[in-house]
Amino acid sequence: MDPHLLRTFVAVSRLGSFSAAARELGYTQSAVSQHIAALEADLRTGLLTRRPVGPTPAGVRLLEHAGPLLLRLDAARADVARLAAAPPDTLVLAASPLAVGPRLLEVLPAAGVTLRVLPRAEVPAAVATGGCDLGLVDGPAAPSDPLRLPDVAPLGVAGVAEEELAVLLPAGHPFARRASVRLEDLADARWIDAPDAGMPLSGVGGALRSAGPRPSLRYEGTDVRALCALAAAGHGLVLLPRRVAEAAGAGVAVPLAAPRLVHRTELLFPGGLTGAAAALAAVLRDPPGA
Amino acid sequence: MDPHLLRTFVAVSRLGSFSAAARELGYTQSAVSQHIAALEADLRTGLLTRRPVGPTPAGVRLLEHAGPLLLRLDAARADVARLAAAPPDTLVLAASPLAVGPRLLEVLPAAGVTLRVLPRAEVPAAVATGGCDLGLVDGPAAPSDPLRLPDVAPLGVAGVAEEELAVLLPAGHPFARRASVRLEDLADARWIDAPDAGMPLSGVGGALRSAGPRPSLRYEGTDVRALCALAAAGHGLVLLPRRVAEAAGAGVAVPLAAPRLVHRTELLFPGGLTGAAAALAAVLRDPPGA
DNA sequence: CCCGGTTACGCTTGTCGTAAAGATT
DNA sequence: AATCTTTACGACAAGCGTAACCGGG
Repeated sequence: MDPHLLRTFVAVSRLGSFSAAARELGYTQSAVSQHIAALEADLRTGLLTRRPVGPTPAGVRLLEHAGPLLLRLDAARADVARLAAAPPDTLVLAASPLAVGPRLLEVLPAAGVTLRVLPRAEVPAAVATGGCDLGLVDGPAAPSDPLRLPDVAPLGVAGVAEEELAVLLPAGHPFARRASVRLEDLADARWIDAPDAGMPLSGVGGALRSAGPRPSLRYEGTDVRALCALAAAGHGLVLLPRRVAEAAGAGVAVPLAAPRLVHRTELLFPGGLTGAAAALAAVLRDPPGA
Repeated sequence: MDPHLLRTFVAVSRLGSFSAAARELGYTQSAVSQHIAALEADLRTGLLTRRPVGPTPAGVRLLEHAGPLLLRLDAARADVARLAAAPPDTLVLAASPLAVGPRLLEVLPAAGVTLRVLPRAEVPAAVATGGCDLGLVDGPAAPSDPLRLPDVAPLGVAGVAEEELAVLLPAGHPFARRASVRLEDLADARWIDAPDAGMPLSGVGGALRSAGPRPSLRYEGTDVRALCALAAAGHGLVLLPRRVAEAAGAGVAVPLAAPRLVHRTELLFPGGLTGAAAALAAVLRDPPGA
């Protein structure tokens, strides 16, 4: 189970072709074939069907492990490298779309900062593997509870802000004139699932008895404005931080009364924080909003 | 960053000796020396001090990654192996001490079941790496919230039971006659930290504003009776499931009123569940206590 | 001087590329 | 017939063990 073999395996699985994987990895076709053969011999199981090329059940199972594994491996390498490396001169800050809030915009105007907006799930990985120096992630959580983040690496975590949640309804919606709504009252409604840009519905469901709101439309992308437009146009409901929902321009924002959830933003930072990164982190982290 | 090199590195770090690690791993001293040299060359950093042998700061950082990494690697191997292997004839069930509750004892009298009580943190690893077929873990959580478990591998999770919490006080304690207590009232008290046997205090602290109760005495071991005896003798307070605290025989159990936490038990099971394991899992998982 | 880690060297094994063969659409 | 994977084989590098070396208590 050499990491190289694993890397080849995921490349072949993703591309559906030995030769394409070989091109991508800078090997010959032959080497790729040998890698897969070695893996299959090691695990004593077929991992790929040939012609067409695709993972077998065992291969699917292995793929589920391979991703996190290779990620952690990169994270480990990046982490020790950071210890020796000089503090970066230009900071790269990774943030999920809704983590870009007023607090960040206030602090940002520092020289040499790059803001990189990523899908929520990729932010921890980006920080862990050294692609970014700091990360800001957001998500739903019980008040003053930490977010449930995938632990790709031992990262430092600090709460940055917590904000009320609201549902963005189209103007004519029966609940649009209410002062607040309960999620269970909207359980049968159509929701837009936007795990990258909006709040992940699956996380919200964990707090409810049921499996959470059922999505009707899925939006992949990181543009919050487009998401708001969809919701205002009546394609489905969206859960957003209250200020964002109210600033949407169209649609009606109704605060969420139950379950007791907040929109929480957290700062992620790698172990050995030095220089400008440490300074920015200190400014961001100190007052965790009530 | 070959896993073999990593394995050698953690062995050397743990044993504090190249030769001892060589004996343990079945290599020669020389090979171990070469392994470490290769790792240090690869990462371009010293990882170990020699004479005495111990990890450098970079080595410490790498060690934090190496453990989970090697664990995941074993988990991956075990997971695909389980797909091909025949369903086990004798089930091995891993459980943290407080996960052994009435529900389990009711169901257990099946033929060929081994119950293995492990420290809480080791249960997920035992299930993931195939040492055990099923796992039962417990911990504090907000009502109907899943536990925060380290994700060593993609394991199946199912809620099994939730129970009230209580503080076990010595007989003469000022709060001993109360009907219920709030944790913040006891914030200044002396607590026993028993992460293996009792409830992990750090997890409880996450729900509070402060860093959680400060431990005074630390108990390492998995014997709940001994822990209760310590608490009853006045060495510190202990947080326990209410039934356990009440059955302690000595001391006084006072239910916890705030924060709203419950003692939650969850079943862990690997992906391809077959045969007797699937049957037992089905019996255990179906009615998640309110 | 002894214990323990490092270095040198030879052998074995593994890994890659080239090229020919085999299989599938 | 064309495309893509597998197999054969030779060159090269990597990994391990034996043994000599070296540095600190």
